[in-house]
Amino acid sequence: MTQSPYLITTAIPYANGAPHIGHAYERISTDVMARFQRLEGREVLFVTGMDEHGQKMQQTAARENLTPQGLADRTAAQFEAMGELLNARADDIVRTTSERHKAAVTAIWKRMEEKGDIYLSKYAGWYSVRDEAYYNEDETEEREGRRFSIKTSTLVEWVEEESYFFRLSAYAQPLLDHYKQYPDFIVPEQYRNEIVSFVERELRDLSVSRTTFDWGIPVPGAPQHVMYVWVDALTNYITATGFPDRAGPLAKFWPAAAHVIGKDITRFHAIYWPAFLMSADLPLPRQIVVHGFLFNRGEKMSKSIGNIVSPSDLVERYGVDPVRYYFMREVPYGQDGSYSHEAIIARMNAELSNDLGNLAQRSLSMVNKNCNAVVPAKGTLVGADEAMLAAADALMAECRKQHGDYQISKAMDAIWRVVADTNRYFAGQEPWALKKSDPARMETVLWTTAEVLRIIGLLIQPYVPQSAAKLLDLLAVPEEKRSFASIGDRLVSGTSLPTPAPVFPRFVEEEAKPA
RNA sequence: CGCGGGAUGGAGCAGCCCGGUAGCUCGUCAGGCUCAUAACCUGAAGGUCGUCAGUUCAAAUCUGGCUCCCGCAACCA
Repeated sequence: MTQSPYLITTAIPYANGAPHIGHAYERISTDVMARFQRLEGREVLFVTGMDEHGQKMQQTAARENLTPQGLADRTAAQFEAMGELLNARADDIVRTTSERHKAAVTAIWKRMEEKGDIYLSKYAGWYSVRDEAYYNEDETEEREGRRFSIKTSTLVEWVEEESYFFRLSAYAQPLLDHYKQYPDFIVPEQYRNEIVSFVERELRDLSVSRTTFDWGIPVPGAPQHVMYVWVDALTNYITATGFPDRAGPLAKFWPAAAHVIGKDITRFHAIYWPAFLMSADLPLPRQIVVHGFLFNRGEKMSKSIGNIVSPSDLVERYGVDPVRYYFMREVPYGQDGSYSHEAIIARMNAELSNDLGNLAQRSLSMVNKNCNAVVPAKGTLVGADEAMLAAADALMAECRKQHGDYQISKAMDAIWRVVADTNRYFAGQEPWALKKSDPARMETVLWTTAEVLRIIGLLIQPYVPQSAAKLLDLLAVPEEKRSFASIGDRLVSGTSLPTPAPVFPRFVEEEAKPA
């Protein structure tokens, strides 16, 4: 297996607003992928960032009596807190107002300019002051001699603004060639198909500067222009590697292994960003990994429905690991999913507490009571034991395969199938009956069960890091034996074990608790 | 004809690409076990796979039409 450096990123949230469930979902997903690769022994750089420029920042800040930078600082602190709360801390947070980032963006711009891909022209279109957006001719209509946006019914006016353009049209073919050469450049496939058909249709040159506001990175040599947000924001990914210094200690992380993004910004990542990089003669990221959205009971979150739930609300109520578990397990990666109180409880109680937690408890408490609190004697394995171990041993390969495709929920599926198998195995072997009839055999069954728990404990580390650590503690697995490289090491009989304690507490409804 | 996703037992989903006894989780009902976090195991009930037509010996699975739901449509993960 190749052990090349692995850079993985989340999209950079806009500093205009506080973190919501979607940000949490993306952060957790990315963290899980990063942890998996770390456990594989890979050198990982996990990067997130903060998009702090733009007109909206100026407006929001003004409304709240803050400077744009003050607003950015406040939001950045909220996101940092979210990372801690979710146990999904990034190695680096690239803020677009930082000096190192300005240097990187300026360098990228100059490279594109030298390539001849930047030219000055006029950006013209129907502009709605209310919506702060331009509309195409066919998105507007005449009503009583005046022109309106069809979508929002706001008045539009013809505006011409001087702007620098990026020659995106020149990259349609190179992009299509790239998609063809690397079929998994955009995953899952459905998003790839969307992008390919979009690029095949038409790629127009892109307006990449604005003169209507100044909260941004100035265009080199034309300080009355600030750069278009995506030139600025997307570049943060390479800023993290020390660019434009391409010989620094982190330079080896470029190109990134994966940009994890929400489906709404696929276009920017799968079209603009690669085109910018091609223009700048820089290598392209290996994969754009697209995830769906999480809805509250199937409804999009909105202030009017009043179903806003913050990440911290969830963590406070259920705990970090159950939230991480639920998000990763419930939704097949790439698809939309939904969450609800009932669904979270159902999964955390049934799968974490009952299936896995209770399996550990029932087996380890027998070990504690009947085996002098040490790892039981392995004894002679029979067919059922071998089959049980084989099922557990097969998980590593399965998880590698699924993680390779970013199918996290499928990896978890496989693990929890083995958890169910183990409960069946345990019930079938009836070690509590063997206690009297055949104590040696009982020890073998308990050893096998404990060994399977060790394998599972190692494999669930990316999803529920704290709980996995607890489980591995109960099995006295030393710190240095917790990477995937140690997955084949068996539990050593005779090792003393701590008194078992529940790893995954059940969620009990407040109302159901005795008064 | 803007683009895309979806419609499968009470709920949520898989299967559809490569047609051939409809599968999983939760829930419900009945048993078992007593090691365990009232947890675990076994079994049962429950679906003419949105609709119409076509291809075929055979369609949830292929083709075409229709209905309904949901996203996106160039700065909301």
